[in-house]
Amino acid sequence: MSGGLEIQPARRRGLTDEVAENIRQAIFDGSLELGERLNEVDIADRLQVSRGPVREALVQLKQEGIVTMEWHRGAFIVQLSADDFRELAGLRTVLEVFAIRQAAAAATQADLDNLAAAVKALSKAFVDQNDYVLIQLDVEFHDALYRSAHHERLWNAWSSIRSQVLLSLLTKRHASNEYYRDLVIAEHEELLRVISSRDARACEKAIRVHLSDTYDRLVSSFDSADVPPASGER
Amino acid sequence: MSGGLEIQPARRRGLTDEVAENIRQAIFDGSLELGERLNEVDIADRLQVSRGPVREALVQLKQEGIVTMEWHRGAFIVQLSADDFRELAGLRTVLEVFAIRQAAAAATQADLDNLAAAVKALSKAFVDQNDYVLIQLDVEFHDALYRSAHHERLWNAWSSIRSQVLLSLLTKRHASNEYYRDLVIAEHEELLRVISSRDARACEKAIRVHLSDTYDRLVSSFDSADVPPASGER
DNA sequence: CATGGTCTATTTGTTGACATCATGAATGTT
DNA sequence: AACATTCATGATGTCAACAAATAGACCATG
Repeated sequence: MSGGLEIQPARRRGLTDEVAENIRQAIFDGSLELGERLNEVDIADRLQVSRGPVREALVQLKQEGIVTMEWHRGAFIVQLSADDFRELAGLRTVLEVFAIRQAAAAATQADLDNLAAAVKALSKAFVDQNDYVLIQLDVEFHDALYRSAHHERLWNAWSSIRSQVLLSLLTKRHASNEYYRDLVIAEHEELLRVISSRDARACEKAIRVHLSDTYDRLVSSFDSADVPPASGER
Repeated sequence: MSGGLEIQPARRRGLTDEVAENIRQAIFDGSLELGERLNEVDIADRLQVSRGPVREALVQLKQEGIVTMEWHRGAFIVQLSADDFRELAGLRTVLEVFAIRQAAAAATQADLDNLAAAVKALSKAFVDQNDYVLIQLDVEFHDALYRSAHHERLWNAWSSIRSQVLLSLLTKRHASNEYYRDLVIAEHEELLRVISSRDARACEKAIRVHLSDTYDRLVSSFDSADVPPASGER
């Protein structure tokens, strides 16, 4: 009875996590405006819970960097500036270089399988899914990468910027359009390849290239326009 | 009226921060046993507050990695293992190399003054203070270093391991005795020097040496004994 | 008209009580 | 005696009401 069960510890979650997940999704899919104030009783009523879990959920989201909280003024959804983008790119690069080196050294076969599955999901969705889904799958590949490093505190550090990274990619998705069409699949396949080869040097190089390709376009998108070149924005 | 006021935003703190600070100090100074369970009503009664702020404070401490929380089982003070030490050393090195490079590039004169003040405080305390104070001042120097990087998210990442680093140094202080006597002052002075010189390469080298000197001794202290070589441990 | 002060409405911060769950002692069974 | 089951205990999770504080409207005054 010891073989391959692979269950997670059946973690029971309280309302706090439930509420946090709801708010998070609402931010990502645009139901909540950027910069908007989050009213505690409003959220509590809407989700049919009391304010306690809502408050704790907001604290959690604050730790993830997608809301800010001020004394007696409440919680606000962040609006990421160009400087924020640069900070995210810089810190993420540092973390991910470390992660991929650890992964190259410590990844198990199961880890490699997960990474391969993530790449496959990405290329499968590539043909008929919209950018929103693609970006989520992209980030999920990097989740698998961090997990392959088997480093709890590194994972926590990634968790504390993950939502911001996702939010930044989603809000600037118009700027990564061509990138996704041209390079995403190939680059992730390359990452999987170099990790499998366990060549730390090649890993570092590959991840730097990948992150540069991701972010150079994004930060420069601040120069040209702060909003999509789109038509009518209400 | 625009010149040099330099006030911090007069931040008002609630009971949550107050409680968190209390518990944190109690952990650091040994009033609370490692691994001990933290009873919410107990703490609330002792500090004359209700359980609300206590719960939020525990969540905060959980984010700092010095307590763990389990569903319906409560909060426990962490006990850092040898693997935890290795994780902390590895991640801290990555963050701090990044920090010192940013600091070398972006530190203002005020930053350098703060760093110098931190070194001075350390060497001043060196003659007549105990290890407990010395270690705190050591960490405060590194606070100043991270602040000099002017990188909000890097600071947050450091914050999320800072308490664990402090706790690990305090609990293993017997292993760093000779180190403090011999090297601490000189190495911190060296760090200040290379930052002032703004030589990124020299900075990286200096911080790697410093962290190696700090941690090599600590992780090896696990091999010899899990507890101080002391006499009767209850 | 601009400036400053007061006041009220709304929101957050905090509290104490109730509901739910985990633990372990006591009991019953094999 | 060993093991499974039941149940009491004490803790955490959640809730609804109260206290404190901010922001904006309103008014007075120069």
